[in-house]
Amino acid sequence: MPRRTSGRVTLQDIADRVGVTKITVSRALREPQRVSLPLRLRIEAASAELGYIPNHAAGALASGRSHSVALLIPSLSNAVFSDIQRGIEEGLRAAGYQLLIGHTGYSILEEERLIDTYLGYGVDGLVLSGTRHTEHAERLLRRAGVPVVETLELTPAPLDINVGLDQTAAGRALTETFIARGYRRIGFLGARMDHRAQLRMAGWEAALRAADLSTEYCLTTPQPSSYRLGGEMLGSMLQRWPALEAVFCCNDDLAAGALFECQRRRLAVPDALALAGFNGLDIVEATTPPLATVVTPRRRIGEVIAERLLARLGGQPCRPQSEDLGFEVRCGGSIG
Amino acid sequence: MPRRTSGRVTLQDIADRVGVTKITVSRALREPQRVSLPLRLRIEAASAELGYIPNHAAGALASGRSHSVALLIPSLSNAVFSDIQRGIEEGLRAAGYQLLIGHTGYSILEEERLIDTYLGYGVDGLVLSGTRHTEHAERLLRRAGVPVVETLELTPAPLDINVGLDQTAAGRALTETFIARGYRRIGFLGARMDHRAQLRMAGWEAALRAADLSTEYCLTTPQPSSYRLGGEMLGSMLQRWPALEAVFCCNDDLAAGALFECQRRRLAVPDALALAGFNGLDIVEATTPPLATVVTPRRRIGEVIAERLLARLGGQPCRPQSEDLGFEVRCGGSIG
DNA sequence: CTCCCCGGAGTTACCGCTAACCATCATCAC
DNA sequence: GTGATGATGGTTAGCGGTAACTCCGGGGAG
Repeated sequence: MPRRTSGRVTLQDIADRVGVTKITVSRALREPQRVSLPLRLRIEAASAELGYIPNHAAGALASGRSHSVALLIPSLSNAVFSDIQRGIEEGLRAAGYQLLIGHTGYSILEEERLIDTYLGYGVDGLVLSGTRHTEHAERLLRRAGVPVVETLELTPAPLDINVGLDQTAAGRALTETFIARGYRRIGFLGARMDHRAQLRMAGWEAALRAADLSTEYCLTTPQPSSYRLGGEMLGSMLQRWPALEAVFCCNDDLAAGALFECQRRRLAVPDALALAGFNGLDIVEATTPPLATVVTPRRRIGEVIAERLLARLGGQPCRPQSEDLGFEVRCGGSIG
Repeated sequence: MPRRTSGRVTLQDIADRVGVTKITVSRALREPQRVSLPLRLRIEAASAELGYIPNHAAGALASGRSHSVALLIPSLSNAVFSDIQRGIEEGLRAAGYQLLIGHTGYSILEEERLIDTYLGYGVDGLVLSGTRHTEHAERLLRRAGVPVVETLELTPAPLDINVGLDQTAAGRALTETFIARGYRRIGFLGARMDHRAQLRMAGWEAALRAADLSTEYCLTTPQPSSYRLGGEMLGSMLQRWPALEAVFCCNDDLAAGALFECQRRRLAVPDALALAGFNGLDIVEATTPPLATVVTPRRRIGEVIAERLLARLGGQPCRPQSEDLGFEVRCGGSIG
């Protein structure tokens, strides 16, 4: 049965070369101290010489462990996820785990497919963005018997480990800042409108209701957010509600786009219109004026995820639990 | 030997349930038309009921094919790679392949580690960013016997398939545009300075030399680029060379940061200073004035990669080859 | 001098799945 | 009726590793 290009070097090839059995080679490569030094050196030499590539599929199959963890993210271009990824990766690498990434494009169906694929490869853990999944995906995850992390937003009923922040509270806190500064006609501008954006919007709404203010100044779209879209949507809002005083944009990109549009229109920010974004990306400090935003502890979220994951992988059992890492409202110049 | 949580459902479990052998179940799931309809329906029902998760590690081991391809990218937050990723993913998904992603953080050592991991999982193909790899990685790739794509920049000696554009020519073309418009003191501002940035800089230098202009106005740093860094570095350049007329920034982020800095200093762009970036990201059209840039065909690069990869996976052999997809110099208002 | 322990290497069995080949049976042309 | 044919499902033998146990020889304790 001719399998792939037969040139692939196996443990057996090394064993034959050195004159031992393959289990000895396996040990020499994985637990060097279990093999006598001279033998180990000969094995390492032979392995290098032959160009051995360990077959992790076989290893994972035999041992049930793969020393890798998968992270599924909705978007590759969103800096939110890259910060989280860095936090996770740093923590895991120190413990000898490799982080594999999957791109869901904000689709829980695609997420399901990737969960299936990575679980099928035998990853030792899984990190998901968000708390919404397909029914089938949840079933897979429950049966998989590996630690699962849901991140970014919080849920009262986590599948397993949940690390994030209260998006609604954050949206509410930012809106309350607007209110405290005397703004009354406060709009919401949202794109993509994934679950987190919806939660932020709910926070905006709650704050306005609590202060007895109108919630009518709201414009959202399912389109992916971009600078251009932020500018265009702001234009629509101003046309529709010329008396608008402030706009809470559901992320920093939209806010920056809206700010650029104001600059084109020579509309003074914050005097004629106040703006705020969400996340605390690099761009909020770069613009003039700097944008108000909610800074989310993304790096820390990643680090905590790695900690929890490693604890669980190390055998510490624990109940499903949520961990709230908070947020910080930052008042850039864009709200005065 | 108690392996992972024993609850994991296997083909055998389904087979027992239905009263057939596991190979029949395997066939029913992979090649439905090879099994009689009633039996197939019973198998599918049992599979769903038991919550079967196929073990791809075992499948890949037995068949030598995994129906997945790995893409290794240096940065998750750089939109350049997300466009390429989307192009690849779209093409591959139609053919039933899954795209897996690895993050190298611009380190060829980390790249090597990921190549090892993914090859070890038996991916059917590999896409790498750039043409620089460790010696060991190149050896692994040659032995692996799977198609390998190197992308973004071009190389005269590709490992296998090479799809990208001539970064040096692009840097040169942009610089020549500056020259044609009458600028003489043209600087280069670079961060991260990976291989592609170096090639662009070489293009800048070549254009200046050809026009007999000075190449002294050059400031680079190994730090990762960001808006803030673009602003800071522009500040340093202006302090050092107050007579600077134009600056070619090695990517759009830096250019935008530089533009923001000009706005803060009330330095008119392009009248007092011309600016240009590289890549053609969303932000170049959002700023006032829009930024000049080199638009790279990233989406198209991804699509071509998928085509070439699928052709090779379909059995079409071919020699190592480079494919140049070109670029387009776009004159935003930032160079007048 | 035994006995026991321990480091170092080998044996056996199996992880979950699939390729290749084989067995069976109904159908059909001649 | 007979063999060829095709559709369907089973048998066998691994893929490349690793866990758990076994075996062997040497050294220290009693």
